[in-house]
Amino acid sequence: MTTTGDSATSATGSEAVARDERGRIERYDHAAVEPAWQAKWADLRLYETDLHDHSRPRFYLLTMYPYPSGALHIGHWYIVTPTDAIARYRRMHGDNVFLPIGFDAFGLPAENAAIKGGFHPREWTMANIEAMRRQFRSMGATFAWDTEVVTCEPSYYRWNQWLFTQFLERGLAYRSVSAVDWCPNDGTLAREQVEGTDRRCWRCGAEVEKRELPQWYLRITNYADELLDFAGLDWPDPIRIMQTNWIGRSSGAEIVFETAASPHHAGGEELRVFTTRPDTLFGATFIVLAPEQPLVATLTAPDKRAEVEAYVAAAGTKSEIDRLSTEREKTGVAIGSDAINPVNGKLIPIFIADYVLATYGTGAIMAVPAHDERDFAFAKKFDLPIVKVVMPKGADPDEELTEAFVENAADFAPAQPGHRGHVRGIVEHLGPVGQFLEDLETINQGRQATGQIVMVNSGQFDGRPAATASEDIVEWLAKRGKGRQSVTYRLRDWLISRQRYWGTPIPVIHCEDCGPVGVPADQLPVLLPESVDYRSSGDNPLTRDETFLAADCPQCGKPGRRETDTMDTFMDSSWYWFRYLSPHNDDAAVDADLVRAWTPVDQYTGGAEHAVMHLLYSRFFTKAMRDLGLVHEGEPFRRLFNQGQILGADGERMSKSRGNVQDPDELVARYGADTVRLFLMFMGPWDQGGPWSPTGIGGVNKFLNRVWTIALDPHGRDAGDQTGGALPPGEEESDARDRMRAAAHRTLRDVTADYDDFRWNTMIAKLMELSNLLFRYRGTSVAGLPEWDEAVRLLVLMLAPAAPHISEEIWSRLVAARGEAWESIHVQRWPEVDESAVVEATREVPIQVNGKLRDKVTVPAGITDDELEEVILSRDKVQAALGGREPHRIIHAGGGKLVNIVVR
RNA sequence: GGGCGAGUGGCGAAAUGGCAGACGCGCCGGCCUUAGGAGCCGGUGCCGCGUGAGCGGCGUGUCGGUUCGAAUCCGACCUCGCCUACCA
Repeated sequence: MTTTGDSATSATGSEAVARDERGRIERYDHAAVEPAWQAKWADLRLYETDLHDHSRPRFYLLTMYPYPSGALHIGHWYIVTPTDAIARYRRMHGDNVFLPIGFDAFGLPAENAAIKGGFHPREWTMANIEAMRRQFRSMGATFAWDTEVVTCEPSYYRWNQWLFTQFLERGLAYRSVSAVDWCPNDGTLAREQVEGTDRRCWRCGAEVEKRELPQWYLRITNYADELLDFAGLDWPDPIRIMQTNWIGRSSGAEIVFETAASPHHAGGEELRVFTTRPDTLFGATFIVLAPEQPLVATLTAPDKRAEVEAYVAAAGTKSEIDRLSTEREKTGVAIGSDAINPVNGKLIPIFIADYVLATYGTGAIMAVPAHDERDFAFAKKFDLPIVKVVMPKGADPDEELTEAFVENAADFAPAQPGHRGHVRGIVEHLGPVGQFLEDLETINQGRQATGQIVMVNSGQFDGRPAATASEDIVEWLAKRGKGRQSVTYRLRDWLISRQRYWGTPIPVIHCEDCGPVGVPADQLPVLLPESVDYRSSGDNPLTRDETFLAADCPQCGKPGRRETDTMDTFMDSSWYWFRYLSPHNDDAAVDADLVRAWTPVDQYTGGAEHAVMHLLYSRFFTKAMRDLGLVHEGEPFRRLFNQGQILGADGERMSKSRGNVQDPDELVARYGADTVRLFLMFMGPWDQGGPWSPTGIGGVNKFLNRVWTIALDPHGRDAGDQTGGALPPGEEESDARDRMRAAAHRTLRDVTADYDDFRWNTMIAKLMELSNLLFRYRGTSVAGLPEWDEAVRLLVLMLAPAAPHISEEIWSRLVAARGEAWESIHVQRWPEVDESAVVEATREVPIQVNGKLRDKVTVPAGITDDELEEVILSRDKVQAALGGREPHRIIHAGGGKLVNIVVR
């Protein structure tokens, strides 16, 4: 940048600041300065990134792109402002920073607004985007606007469609029939549109039912194991734990029961169950099938049919959440058939019950009431036998249980390779020693448990330690073809079908002969028709659009019918950071070279509410795209930070209906963007969030004005200043100069560390401290000396990433006053700490007696421990505290930070 | 029911094994002003003692433990928040 610039408000001459007739300096005028610099930065194209410049280290900084709801609220600022500070800070370190932005522009709110307001969702969305762009600019955020992505544009969703067809070809996308929520008036509903425990439609209040509909899925479960591996990722533990729990890997066994012959049924059919407790197989006293299990129809006895069908129908109207509610009493129906326990040949009755889910495992369980709480409750209710099969050594095998004995010896067994036994949470952070101790404890517990819990009532296995029983039984079953080790996941395939208009059309044509066929790449995009007929109802207008529906089969050419489902908008957000690198590329979804050069993303910032949705889908997509050869690595985001959430003043989530939304424009108009930015960073730790309160915003505003005054009017004095322009009592000029320099460099050292760790609140506190010190020296003989100028320079540079406008304005005025050529503060190098400046000649040592603070003493920095003890013991207060007792020990703690005298 | 996180002045917070309350708000006093919802200077955890400089005690949700020393580490409990919810 060689532009000879001057300040945005054009100061003249060598004076850095204008004065009024009373000699008071002009105040910082944010309303004029901020927009002027924003315009200048844009003119200079300061924040467009040359993605092909590999001469500097790259820094891909990504923040979750917003949904264009209409206006930024303070929560958007809370995430974007510090993210922008990171970008500016990294640039000052010489990194080639890429900070793109875009809009997550498809989705239901636009459609609802359109139905209500009678306009097109595109109109609403684009108007909102325009408003939000303006707001983003008002905060001075350094987004690379030239790579903006808007997901409702065909240039973007075309590649959603292309990726879908690639997945389809490789079997990663498939169509299957499943139950969805259905309103008789409004059609398909999203899960969140079903309200209350009585399950009513949010719009018309009708009772919602379940409908079986063909839906499109992505096989995220193919990647379940890989998604459990977080190696190399610097992500917050809670997110990793949530994803791990969501995936829910359970290892156990699949066991094959056989159905028994009965008057209505020949028997001999396989009935597979999944269990994590094969060791309790002898205790299985009944079988429970999910109501939807396919075998139910064939196994039900004629005299049970009516009852069973009624139960199945009732289960269908309940949501999964209702069904799984632990509060509910167990219900179920015996279907009039038996199964044969493979291990002992015993006949056990088969039930259906809604506490068994069709979608997990095999949709069937062997019920072991003695060792499972749910089965126990069911057995009690239906008066079924309860047989104890594992128990502590020496207990009575026939004693009646009052509750299920669920202690599992295997849980305490030594950790197997790849399996972590009974270890809570994540223990890596304990380090090698902590890990070792933890393991040791696990092993000891395991040894104890191994000998103490044994099998009973289990035929040939009686007396064996329960810890190894599972393995023994599975081996026994496997030899007879009656079972095998098996792993099951809680994670299910990702249902991406939405029966909605405002989304990416799923690029498929249904052909009578060929079935569903993906639309070939050269026929993409499948455009959303622009004019649609809502007929004032909420269902999908695509189903009534004959021009859209008519399409020939790409394989055989016969007339077919276009798929009308659109994609879940989480598809859009599952790869958008790749598209930022080449948003205008019409030939490919991603640019392989740029992807290789710029991904994985170095730092991602955004809310934790996406833990098991967006953040998991994105990891899946990246792996799937890797396997398609589109990208080179399987993880999207190397480092993740979750900021906290800003709530309304009432402590509730901000929403228009609650009327607790804070509009940032108002604050910006009053205080300026820098004050708002700084205030949001100063409120508290970034990952904490909290209820919104503007109390205290005046404090950071005052701070900025004081920095302005220090920098531009060092010799001025305020009316009311009672120090008379003199140095603090007892302080020489040379002391003051050393003190300023030490403070500036100590602040630089600490502030740099705070920036690196995103500790904005303490970072700003330290800048305030430095400015308070300088303000004290303002108008004294040391103001304007080289140490002063250096301290001011460091202060403004340190402030620049957080408060970019005022820093730039001060910087430009200082440069102009010195008659130097202007270059933006935001392209300056981050200053280096001079450690020698930080070293002080004396230090203050707190003195404790038995841990209680009794005195403090100032000593030369180089004093030895022995000399220090002599000084300390000669102090009156110390002697008084000792009360004649002899010191037992003297501890010099924390590298001389503190001394503790121990007496008895 | 389970998982995760958090409890510190009137308030937002700092300190993550070593001086509790940095920094800011608010409040109190003073200065400057025609004026002040501006600006500047000083004070401000609680209780007690002292005219005073000051002195003493108490204090980080509760109870216990480890340690020379604990807001910080460990155990139990209480409260709040978020996530999850019969996953066999």
